[in-house]
Amino acid sequence: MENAYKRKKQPEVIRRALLDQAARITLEQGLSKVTFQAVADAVGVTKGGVMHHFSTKNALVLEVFNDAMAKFEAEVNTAMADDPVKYGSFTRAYIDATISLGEQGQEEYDNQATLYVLMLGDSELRELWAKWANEQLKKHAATDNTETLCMVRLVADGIWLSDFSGIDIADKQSLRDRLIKMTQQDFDL
Amino acid sequence: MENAYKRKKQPEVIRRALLDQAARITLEQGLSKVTFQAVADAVGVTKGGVMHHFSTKNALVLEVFNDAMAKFEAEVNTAMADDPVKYGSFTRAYIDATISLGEQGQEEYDNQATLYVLMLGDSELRELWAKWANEQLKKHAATDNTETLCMVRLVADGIWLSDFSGIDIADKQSLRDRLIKMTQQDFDL
DNA sequence: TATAAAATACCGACCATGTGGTTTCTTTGC
DNA sequence: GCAAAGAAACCACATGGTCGGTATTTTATA
Repeated sequence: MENAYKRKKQPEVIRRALLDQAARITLEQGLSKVTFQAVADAVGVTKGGVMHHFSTKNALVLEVFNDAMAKFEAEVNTAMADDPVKYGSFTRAYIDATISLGEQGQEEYDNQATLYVLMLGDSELRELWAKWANEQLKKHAATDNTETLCMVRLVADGIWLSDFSGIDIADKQSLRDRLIKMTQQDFDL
Repeated sequence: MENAYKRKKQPEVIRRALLDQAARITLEQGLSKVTFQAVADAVGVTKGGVMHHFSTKNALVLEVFNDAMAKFEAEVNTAMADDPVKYGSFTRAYIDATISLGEQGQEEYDNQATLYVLMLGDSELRELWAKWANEQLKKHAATDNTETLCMVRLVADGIWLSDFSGIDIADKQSLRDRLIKMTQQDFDL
């Protein structure tokens, strides 16, 4: 970190790294540990450097949150695009974006977890989340508005909550398959 | 707050008030706003007074958490005692302890919410919670161990999450009734 | 195209404030 | 009298934020 001034400047790379590290710290240590200093150290930059990209802490956290929301939305959208069946496609995509079946440590940063941890810890973010989520629901009302589908998504949320807090779920794979079955059009008949 | 020294001493009352106010602040403003000063102000006592009861902040938060867990457990136990049917009784009690159907503002402080917000914001509490929850599951394994019952409880968690974050649920009452039906012994047949 | 100027990226020292925690003291209650 | 309840005045430190500086990149201009 010697000639830090002379280092090649790559603002986009730094900015991405700042967001990623802030998200990681949020997930691993909680929102209160996301300080300018901690994020700066994690990326290898000074506090001033962080503040150049995100002028205030709220701004930083907000960007992390928006970033995670965007990733989540993208994940859902691509999953929906790959689904040949319309009915319940949003709910199926939601299941796969929310439930992590990968057994090893962390297959990658968990967007959903970042989203939830941030939102549950900050009432402003919570409002943003509610607004966004309600819009999503309305957007997919045509294909995913039945009570059963709603319930399936709620189970997915519950599974995330259990997973994150370390509560055992007997057979997650079997449960997931059951949820998927419940998104079939003829399930309620 | 003038003659504070002369006020009648009632440590138990103060202690209760400290726990309640700390829980309220947690819920309304998040864990980071739970400071000695804030809790002291809310109760009408000085910081030193708070620290006499809870020597460290972790101790205070831990007590709030344990208090909320105890309340939750008590709520579940009394509900189970009132239930004439054994099968699924834990799950039914869990539903009622978790889902608030009361439409007006806050019928009282929401233990479940306090529990979840604390635990999601602190990894140590999360471990405590996981340990406790897994014990509960084992304790009621005889009557509430089927996949369907597990799923029902996960829906309840999901409903709490949606409620807390302000996401609309079409007909919560109907959904609750459906969940209760799913706890009947003949449901899976 | 060369170069001056403006804007950007980032550093590093600084400040004010709030926090958790310590200590000392006064009052109450047994 | 003595232990507990609580007040009140401290302290050290981390944090969010400001500011001025320096190097690099981009843009304007001749």
